[in-house]
Amino acid sequence: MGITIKDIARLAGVGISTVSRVINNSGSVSDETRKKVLGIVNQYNYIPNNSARNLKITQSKNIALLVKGITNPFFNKMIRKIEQEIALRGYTLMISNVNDNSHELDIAIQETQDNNLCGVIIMGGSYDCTEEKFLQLGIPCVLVTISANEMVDPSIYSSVRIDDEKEGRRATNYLISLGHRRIGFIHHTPNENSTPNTLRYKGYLRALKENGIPFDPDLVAINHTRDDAGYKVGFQLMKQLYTRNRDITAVFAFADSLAIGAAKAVFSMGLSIPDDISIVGFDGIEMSKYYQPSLDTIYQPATEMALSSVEILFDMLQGGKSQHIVYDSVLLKRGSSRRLL
Amino acid sequence: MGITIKDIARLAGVGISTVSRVINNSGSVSDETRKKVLGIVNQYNYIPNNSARNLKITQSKNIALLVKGITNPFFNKMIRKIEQEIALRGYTLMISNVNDNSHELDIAIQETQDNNLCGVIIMGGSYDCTEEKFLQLGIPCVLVTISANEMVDPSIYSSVRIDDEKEGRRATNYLISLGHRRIGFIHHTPNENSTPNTLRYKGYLRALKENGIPFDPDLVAINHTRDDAGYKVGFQLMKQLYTRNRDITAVFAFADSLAIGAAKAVFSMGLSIPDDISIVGFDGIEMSKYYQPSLDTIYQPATEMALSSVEILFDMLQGGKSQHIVYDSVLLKRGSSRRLL
DNA sequence: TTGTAAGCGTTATCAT
DNA sequence: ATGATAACGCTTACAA
Repeated sequence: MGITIKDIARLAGVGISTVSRVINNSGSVSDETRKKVLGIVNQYNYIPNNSARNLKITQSKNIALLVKGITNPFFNKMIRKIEQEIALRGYTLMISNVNDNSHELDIAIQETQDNNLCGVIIMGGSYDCTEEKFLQLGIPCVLVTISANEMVDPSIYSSVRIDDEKEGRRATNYLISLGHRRIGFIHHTPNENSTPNTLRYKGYLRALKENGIPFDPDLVAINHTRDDAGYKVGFQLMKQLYTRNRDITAVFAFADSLAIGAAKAVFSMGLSIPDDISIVGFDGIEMSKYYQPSLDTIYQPATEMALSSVEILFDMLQGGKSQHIVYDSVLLKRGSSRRLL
Repeated sequence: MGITIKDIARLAGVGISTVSRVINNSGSVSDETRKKVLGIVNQYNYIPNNSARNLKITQSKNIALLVKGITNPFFNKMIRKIEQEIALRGYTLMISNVNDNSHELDIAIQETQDNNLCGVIIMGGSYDCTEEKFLQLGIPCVLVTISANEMVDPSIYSSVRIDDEKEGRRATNYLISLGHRRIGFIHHTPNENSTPNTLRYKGYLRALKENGIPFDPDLVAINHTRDDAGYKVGFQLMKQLYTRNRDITAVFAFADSLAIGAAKAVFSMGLSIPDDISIVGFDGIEMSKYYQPSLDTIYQPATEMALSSVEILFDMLQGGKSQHIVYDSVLLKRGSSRRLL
């Protein structure tokens, strides 16, 4: 361990609590002693120990952002926005990744204790949040992108998301309206109880049904690897899909990253987009715009969602009730789908 | 605060230290009491407070990975690899983002104290690491992707990187060898003293010189915004470049993300790649492969670099000397450049 | 095998 | 305005 508050007090010839007052700008301390203490602090590069501080402090201004899969490009913009907004309000944000083996609420509970958090934002993750865990967490919590299942009392947490089923239906309907009937669906991990995944698939099925298009399981490509929803998975699934269905004319992908992988697969088979295969993605990540061709996609208002989540959190921090906001998405038509003649 | 070790001890009818022994698997404790304690622990969902633990503990197994710009896609693979390797060795990894306003070494020093770290890996960042800071840090530190400047005694830190100047030269030479003479360079932030940026540019200049191609400042596009090296910046810079130089036939971009943005700009102007403009990127991010056309790029052996950094860190942890490894990159020719007739 | 007690570096409550 | 001193929740001798 380095230099402590005790050392500073000794070196400055003052009491420990005076040093504490100086570095926290609390209580009153004469200009003279303040200057003296600050001098020693700088000279010795003293840095207060947050572990010790967290142990004592009652009300902190620490907020955690837990991201399930921090490398997911869709989260990028949101993370940056949340970072800004939290800083703006004078709070400290601690961003952590939640890996595949951990449950986001467990991490939240742990970090709350460790870092004396006053609030948590959870981005991504799974459906299986229990009421018990929320209660154990004990601090305001906002879920972004997902919501807990119906068993959980909605008043003990907040959420900001889109209507995944509706948007999945919208994407599929778009392709149907263009005349497509053989429409593939590229799935991420169907067996997991992840809200967005199941719901978008449901939307796909519903659109087919409503339009009297028979469901064909061969048109659904499922990722059985442990890889996350990346380009590679999209690539492989599209190859499978095309091999199984030579008559396929369109694909709706669960996420833009899968859509991009799928698009590359189409090119690699010597076909073109949208002439041979139409593709619609989901999320509206930056890359979907810069890809060639730019991808049609269901755009999630990421910046607004991020802002909302922060606003709701601060509202709860001030004693406000929990809120559940469902945003509308926008179908961006940018040229990766074509009308079937 | 929730339930503490004291509560558990009381509820289990044992001493505090016994509980501590049980949850840490240290010392000896009878099977009977262990079972009893564990029962209470589970029943009450007791979670030890790491702040308190860190305050006491002398030797921890905590390692921090500080990433300068965690949303940089080039870091993705490395982060995942480091995560795996650290877990494999039974240590705890804490990943943190270092934002633009903070210096990575300051964060490292702070976190070392707060979380009782035993080692740090720093990914990305700037050139201006002072010897003083390294000394203050006081624990083994590996820089990945960059190295400190020459003023710093190389024995007080380790580094894993590539030879950015050499590779910048290689990329440029490749384009020259294909017959290009009007070669643009898309820069990130030239004024900052970031090792890779300056060095790749140096390599570009050197290649031109060695081949007797006059340097034309109009062919260098510089990002003056505060945005990071993303698609958008690449897009804008390419537009500028082409507007200023109608005779440009090739572009070397500082990073793949810039290259992709540049590629999209080329398409948006109704031109094609590589027929009208050849493009070479840098890094070898996953997307460079899935883009259409796949991008020629200088591929950095990310996985190997990540592995090396962990190995070096653990070697230092066991008292080994510091090491500085410079990896070779590979020029991937995938079709985004063509021979000029 | 188990419990007691002394810290770890802070902040907060008191006196002074 | 300032300085002792008691926590905060834990680990770790040391005693029993």
